[in-house]
Amino acid sequence: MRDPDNFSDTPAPPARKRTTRAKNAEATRQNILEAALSEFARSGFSGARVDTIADMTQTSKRMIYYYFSNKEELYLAVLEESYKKIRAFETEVSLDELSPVNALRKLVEATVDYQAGHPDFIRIIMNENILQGSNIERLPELRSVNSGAIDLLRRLCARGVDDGSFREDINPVDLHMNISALSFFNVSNRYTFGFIFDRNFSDPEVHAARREQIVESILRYVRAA
Amino acid sequence: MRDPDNFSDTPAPPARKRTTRAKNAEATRQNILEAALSEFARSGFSGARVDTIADMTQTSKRMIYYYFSNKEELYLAVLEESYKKIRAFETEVSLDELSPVNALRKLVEATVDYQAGHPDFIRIIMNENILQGSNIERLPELRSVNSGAIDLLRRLCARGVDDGSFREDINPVDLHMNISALSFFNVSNRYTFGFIFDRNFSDPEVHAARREQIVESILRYVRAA
Amino acid sequence: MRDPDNFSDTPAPPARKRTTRAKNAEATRQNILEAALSEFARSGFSGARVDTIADMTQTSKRMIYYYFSNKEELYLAVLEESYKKIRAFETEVSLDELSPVNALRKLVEATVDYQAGHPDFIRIIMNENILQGSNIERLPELRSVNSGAIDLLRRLCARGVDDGSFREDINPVDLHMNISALSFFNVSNRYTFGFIFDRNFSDPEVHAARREQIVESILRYVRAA
Amino acid sequence: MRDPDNFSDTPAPPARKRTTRAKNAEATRQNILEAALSEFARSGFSGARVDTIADMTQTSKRMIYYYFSNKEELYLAVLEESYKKIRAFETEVSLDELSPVNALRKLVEATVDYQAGHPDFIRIIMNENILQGSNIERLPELRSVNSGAIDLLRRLCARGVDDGSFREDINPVDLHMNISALSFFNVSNRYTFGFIFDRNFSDPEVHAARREQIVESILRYVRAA
DNA sequence: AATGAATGAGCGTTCATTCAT
DNA sequence: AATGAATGAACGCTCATTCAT
Repeated sequence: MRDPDNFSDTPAPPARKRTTRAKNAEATRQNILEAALSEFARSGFSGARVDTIADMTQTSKRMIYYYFSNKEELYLAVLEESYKKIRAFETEVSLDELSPVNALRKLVEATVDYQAGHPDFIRIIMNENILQGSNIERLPELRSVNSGAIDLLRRLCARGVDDGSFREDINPVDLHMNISALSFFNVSNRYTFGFIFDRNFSDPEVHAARREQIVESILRYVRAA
Repeated sequence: MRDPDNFSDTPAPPARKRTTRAKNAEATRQNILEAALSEFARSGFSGARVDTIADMTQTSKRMIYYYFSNKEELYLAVLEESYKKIRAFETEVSLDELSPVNALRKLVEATVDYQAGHPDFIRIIMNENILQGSNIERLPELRSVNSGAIDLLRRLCARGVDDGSFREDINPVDLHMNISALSFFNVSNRYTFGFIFDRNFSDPEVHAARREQIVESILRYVRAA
Repeated sequence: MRDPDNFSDTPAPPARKRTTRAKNAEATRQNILEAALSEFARSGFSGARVDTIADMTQTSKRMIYYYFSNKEELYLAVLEESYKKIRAFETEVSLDELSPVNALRKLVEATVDYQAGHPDFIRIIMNENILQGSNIERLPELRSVNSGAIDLLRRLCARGVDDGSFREDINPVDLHMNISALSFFNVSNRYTFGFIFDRNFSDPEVHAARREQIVESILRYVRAA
Repeated sequence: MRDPDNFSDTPAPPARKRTTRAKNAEATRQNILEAALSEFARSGFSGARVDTIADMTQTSKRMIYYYFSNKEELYLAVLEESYKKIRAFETEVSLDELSPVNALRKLVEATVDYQAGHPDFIRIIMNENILQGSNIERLPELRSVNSGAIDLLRRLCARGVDDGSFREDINPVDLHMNISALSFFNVSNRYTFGFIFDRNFSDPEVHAARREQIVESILRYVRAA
């Protein structure tokens, strides 16, 4: 997981083109993918410019077409990559040795931090929803990738019910949705919400306070009685 | 749930005699605005096509520029209009005669329903966040428009504290953010979340069940003890 | 004749629209004509904007079409007006009481000053030449208007030959052309020539020195022996 | 007189083997540049149509933007090219073996002929002056390019003073300006002046007679005593 | 005499993409 | 594996002009 306090958005594309060539095909592919994530996140699918992506890489525009065929395939690759990265994060969080309440607290905190630290990822998902999920449908493997998150919550709920700390009638998908919604909104709507209610979510203290409210909300949601 | 895309409440034009040009001007403007809302919501700012908007109106592309100067100003007008529409909704909900708990329940239900019924509005806000709030900053009056929502919650919390049903330490902005996040996510992420976890939020039963979970979550968040 | 030291070009169109209406048709016509001269002079025929002209007047764009039918006719009216104004200038200069040499000196000086003082007029003529004289051909009366200038020079040359100060074989059209060319170029090419050779023709001293060189050139051109 | 519009001196392309793309790039650029000169000269900057320029080339409109970014940059390139072409002409005229008077005569005749033979070049300069020199300012190197003309005249004047044929107090910039004004006006104002005074400057005899008057004017301007 | 609303044609420009090597 | 040159389609926008009153 990256530094949870790094909330900075991607700045204007740096002209960091170096003269050295990417050493091999895979490196070039990755190089393009990173640039594309940044550009798609900043400008959405339609607003993103293939030229801009090319300028951010160490290679040329022609290579983008060489590796990804067209803009849509590139976007798809970025989308897939983004979802896979979050899975890696979830399996990293070790919860087994903690009490259900503490485990859930840790999971929520980690999720809030992870999302805040990856605004590009959030923006890619936002954009995919603006596109009405037309691309994600072409990535069926994401279903299994993400069902892991549900399994994890299901086990956690079971443990919580067992020790009496959680109520019995919790649907893990709803719980996941609550966690996601609260941590996602923080990032997705930071500009409009932040502007209207004068909250700067880039401020670490504001972030920490909000995170605590989210934890509070989730714990109260699951708590027995 | 209301008709998702029906924003217009223009009554049938009175067939009185001097329904002159000046009258048509406003009608033309509104006509364009509605088409623009729909197109910007569908495709985002960059993806939206002025030609497409024009084709959706009873007038020509030229008129879009006549009334709104350029695409950006048109988008801005749509954004402003959208935020103002939600204010109208909030003042419509009458809560005063209900107990604090019931009032909050009603407010949350109404908010969830309103947002689900206005996906275009949600998409416009999503898009504005992708644009990093660059346009909303030019609409400072939105601050006062939306602060009404906070006042309403503040009064509600006070009543809840008074009668012992709410805990004392609730920040109304956090409460508002929780309500917004949970009801917004429902719509904003319906495609990706719905695909991955196989939930169809267009199904009224699914919607109602989810709404109940959101109400539950909010009530548990404010409840005393 | 206007202040010969006023070499200032027309600045950006001042938003001097007043609420008072033009008192009558002729005033409105003149008002439009002046605005049009300024705009055509600044931007050429194609570059001139009917909207810009309208903004410079006390009336509306629609009136331009009311009085002048279309852009081309308006341009034509401006062209005609400009040529007629120069005729008025020439008949104003009284030369009869001066010796031929002094009379010619005075005429040249007056011409140089007049042209320097009326850059808009020069620019209109430049533009008409860029348009390959396609409009002036529709104004045959300009021929007689301008032939007055030749008559004046012819009489002056005759007097000069008579008193022995001018050589005999001077063609008054060539003489007129020399005077015109030297005084016209001063204004017409002031930007390119001034930039390349670092001469600021707006400086009164620079103007006076250049005027003297033009006088010198003309007098030497006609002088006997 | 040379062929009026033949600016190109590109030799026949060598039919060597690797006349690759890179070679075509320059040819394409030149092709566009020539078409643009012609169109800008005919219609001015605003009146010129990018489509028209494209139609005159062997390539497409898209290539204009590929090589010149936009209309203004293209115009700038044309302006620069035009000024550079005239320099080449001046260094070609060999004056050293002639007497100062004959050298000046030859220079003036050559200048008159050159300008008469390149009306497009004159029109470009006229247009730049209508644009108030806003583009030429971005081409500072033109200053040094054109200062060569002054040096040439300065040396010529010195020789003339030495052998007693020229007067001492001649400013070479004024002399250059006189030559330029007289030969420029011939072309720049040919339509309006020609129409009003019924002179057809396209007629070789009319041209030759006028050229002689210009020579006469210049020689009298510099002559000693 | 005067005007605000409306318009079709076309303009400069940009875009993702492909060609030829 | 890599690239500079080339491109058609379409995009946002502007223009002079006319309509209806």
